[in-house]
Amino acid sequence: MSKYWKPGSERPTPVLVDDEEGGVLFVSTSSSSSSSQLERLRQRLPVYKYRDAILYLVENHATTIIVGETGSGKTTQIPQYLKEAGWAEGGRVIACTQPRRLAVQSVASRVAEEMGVTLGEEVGYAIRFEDQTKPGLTMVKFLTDGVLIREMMDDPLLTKYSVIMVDEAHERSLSTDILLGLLKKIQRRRPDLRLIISSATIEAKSMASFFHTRKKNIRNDTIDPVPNQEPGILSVEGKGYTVEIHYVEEPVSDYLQATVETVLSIHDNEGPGDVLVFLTGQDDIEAAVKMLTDEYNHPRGRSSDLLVLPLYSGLPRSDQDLIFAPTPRGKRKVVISTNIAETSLTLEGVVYVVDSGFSKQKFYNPISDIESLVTAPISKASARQRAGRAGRLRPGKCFRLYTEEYYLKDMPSEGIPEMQRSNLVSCIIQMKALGIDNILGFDWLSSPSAEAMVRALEVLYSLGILDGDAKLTSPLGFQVAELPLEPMVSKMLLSSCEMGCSEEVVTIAAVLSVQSIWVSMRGVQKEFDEAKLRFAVAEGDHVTYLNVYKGFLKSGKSSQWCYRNFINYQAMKKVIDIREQLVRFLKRLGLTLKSCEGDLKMLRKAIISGFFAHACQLEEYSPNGMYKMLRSSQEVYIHPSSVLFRVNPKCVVYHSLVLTDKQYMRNVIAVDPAWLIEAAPHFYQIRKPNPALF
DNA sequence: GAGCACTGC
Repeated sequence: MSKYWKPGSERPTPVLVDDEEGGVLFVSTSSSSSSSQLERLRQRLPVYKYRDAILYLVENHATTIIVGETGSGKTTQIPQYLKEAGWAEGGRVIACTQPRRLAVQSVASRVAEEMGVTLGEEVGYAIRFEDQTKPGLTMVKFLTDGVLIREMMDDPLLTKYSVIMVDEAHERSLSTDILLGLLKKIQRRRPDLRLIISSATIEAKSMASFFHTRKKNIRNDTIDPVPNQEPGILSVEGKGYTVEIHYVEEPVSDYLQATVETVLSIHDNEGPGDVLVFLTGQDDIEAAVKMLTDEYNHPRGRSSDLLVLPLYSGLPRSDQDLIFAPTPRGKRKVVISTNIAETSLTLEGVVYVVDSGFSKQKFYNPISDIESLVTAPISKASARQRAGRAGRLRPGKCFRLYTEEYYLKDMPSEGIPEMQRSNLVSCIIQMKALGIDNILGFDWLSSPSAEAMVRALEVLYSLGILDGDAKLTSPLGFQVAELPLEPMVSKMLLSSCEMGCSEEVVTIAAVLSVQSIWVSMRGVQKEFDEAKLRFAVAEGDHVTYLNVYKGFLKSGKSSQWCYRNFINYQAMKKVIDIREQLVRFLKRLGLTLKSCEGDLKMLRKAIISGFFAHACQLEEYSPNGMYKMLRSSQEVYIHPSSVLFRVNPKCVVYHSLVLTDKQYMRNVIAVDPAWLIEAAPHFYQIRKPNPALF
């Protein structure tokens, strides 16, 4: 029989908890407990309710780690328990982070509803462009991890929060990793602060050992009792329906063909239920959709009652919404998706999952300073997450297009954290702004390579954002840290304020912050190119964007106008939002907006002040438009999407590189080499390595 | 004449 903890009485430790839905929750105060130890405890100890276990752990442990396979939905109740138990009294706030904006909004509104309060009052949320909180009134606040990091710049110890819960920590996003490192640091100065980390079982051990500090040097004169420094672990397993896993017997040579065959076989042999297929990208997805649709048109018409839909982030919003429409009677929905359906979008009616075993992943080479996107095998954690998508409605099946032997022996158990696959300039500048001087010695959850850190420090030094002691320069370094942009874009924007063209450059900065303002349309390439020519100018893409922006404003921000001109309306709305936010930032920094009134030379000089390191020169007599980077002599080409494609000016500066079969420069402007030396003499003439950076 | 996994400030 379940026992309930009564306030005021002492709770035993360790505790074992019964899930009201019939599953069993284990609580262990030791990260090393094995499941057999837990099983023995379970027989000996009283059983407690979930709520009591949470409160027990939060009261007694500095850090609580909640593990379980993801999507248990168990974490949304926690802020309510904490609030009822008095953790939000006296102006204190309970914070809960999520890695995605949409998740913040949906969890916040669900919790507000469950608590019977108006969203934006006792329960609120904060994401970029949207602050739905009332200071003094909001007791439970949901926010993205990135917003919480920004808040630390004004309040490094996050003093207004009593408890900080970090959800989906197993995803190991860049911001989550930075946040966890910073929170561990804050804990030493704030014994009253409680952390709750929610993670998938597979990451439990690394999370627990990261937060396990044996440090006894917390001052004894603190008034607050010092909580147990060993993390308490609560395991919440057993939610969701079982998913039967099927493997192929032999490795498949063509996973597109195998995908199509598997979908058709499911359709022929399995009961009703939608199918979700995981492929790597737009190309594969469109090919698979076509193959299944051709099958549909085939005289034998095996798939005539299949509704095949593609899903990827670049798809226009209206097409994305199709996947949520109810499946017509007698039809079976087949959604062919990228990783977007692994975490960001949830399809409720899915009973069958087909997992190709691959996804596109970002990698970073600190030597060449280039990020690339490559198709690579997924991890076991990812494979489990994909399979789990089949068990939300009722028991489901997952068909893996790889062998069981491969899964067991060769598939890596966890993916490489984003921190170790990224360019670190933004990360480093945020840490510097928070006063963390020793970046190389920082206590990271997973340390990035020394090469990557040194490379980031070098880039920031060359931009004048860090000085010779690797400290933020004033005012430039501090201003760059304030701006929510890539540091090179920030530098460009701040320089433009001095050069009298900030009105234009703030628009360019906003456009460079969104994926692409063009609509990708295959099959209507000619019309698309013609539309683009209406805006194109010889100076390059950045100046072309100014024309698009002007046209969009002149049309009254019309979606019809965008449609006619092959421009992505959603992206343009985002450009407007970002531009407004940047203007507010600039005003707060005391900088003025000024137009250069068509002085495109000045405009390009401002761009160079941020991007001088991305300068390339056309190889003489090169028949195919080959460029070489001035600094590293790497071979690069102008991307066919650029307005300067085939124009091939002698000297160009690019915004970013995309690596496919060639290295392509995206967003390119033509420049005069003399401007480069003028803007960055330290970079192109005197090349002296700075010993303080090493 | 080729291509853009996914987030976030």
